[in-house]
Amino acid sequence: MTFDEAALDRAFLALADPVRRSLIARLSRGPATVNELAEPFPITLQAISRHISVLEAAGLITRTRDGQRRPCHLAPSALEQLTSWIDQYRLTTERRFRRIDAVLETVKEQDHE
Amino acid sequence: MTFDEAALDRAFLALADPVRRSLIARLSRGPATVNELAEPFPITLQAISRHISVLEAAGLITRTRDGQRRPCHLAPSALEQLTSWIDQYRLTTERRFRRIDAVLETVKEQDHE
DNA sequence: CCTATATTCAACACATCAGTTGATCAAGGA
DNA sequence: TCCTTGATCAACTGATGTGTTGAATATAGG
Repeated sequence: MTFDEAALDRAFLALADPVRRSLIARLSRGPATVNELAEPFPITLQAISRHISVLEAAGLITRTRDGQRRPCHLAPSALEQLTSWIDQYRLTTERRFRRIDAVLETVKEQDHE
Repeated sequence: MTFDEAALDRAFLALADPVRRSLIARLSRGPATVNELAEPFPITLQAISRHISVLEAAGLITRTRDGQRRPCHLAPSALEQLTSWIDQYRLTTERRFRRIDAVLETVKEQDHE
């Protein structure tokens, strides 16, 4: 999946919730079913089920079928696209900062002459 | 700023809006005032002002003072912390995938014997 | 001083989100 | 077939987000 603007909306919104981030942390250690994912949380299974739907709609997880279970798997390529989006602006800014630092350094050297 | 759970909420929520992501893209090329940032958008200056507040509260930008203007500056260190958060889980998952691939490879070799 | 400019605050409407409860569906096992 | 288990759907509530308009604040400049 390549992220258009709406997909970026869904992906970042999906990460903007502590329960969903915690689900991602759990899934990074391996696949898990809805029941397994819900177990540590004090909220209803239905609420977790909806959180999982949000993560899936955002492309951050995929789901398979195992009988009546629907195991969830983290999708690292989606996470990679998010870091790429962020890094493109972070790196641009950092390069600009370094250029400014270089200019300031040059000015300082000229003052010393 | 180090990101606790609430700060991650604010930061990812701040990124979950196309207007705010566009503001970040603009600010990656250099600082800008509220009026300058608002100019390309078809919404009111007040709406942009609030978007900027959201970005600032999320720690993604900082603001200085220049007379009556309040220039905004992108904060690359905050962006870096977000990519770090994402990468910790992406890398864990990718390592796990590689281990599984290695096991499958071993099994295939044994089949060939 | 007085006015224009840059920005923010306040109050409101509307949409979306996160949680609940209760019902429903689908697959497995006795 | 009947019952249990895993998961989802539907409807509702309260909280939060995003936009608007109108008023207010603060600094610059004649």
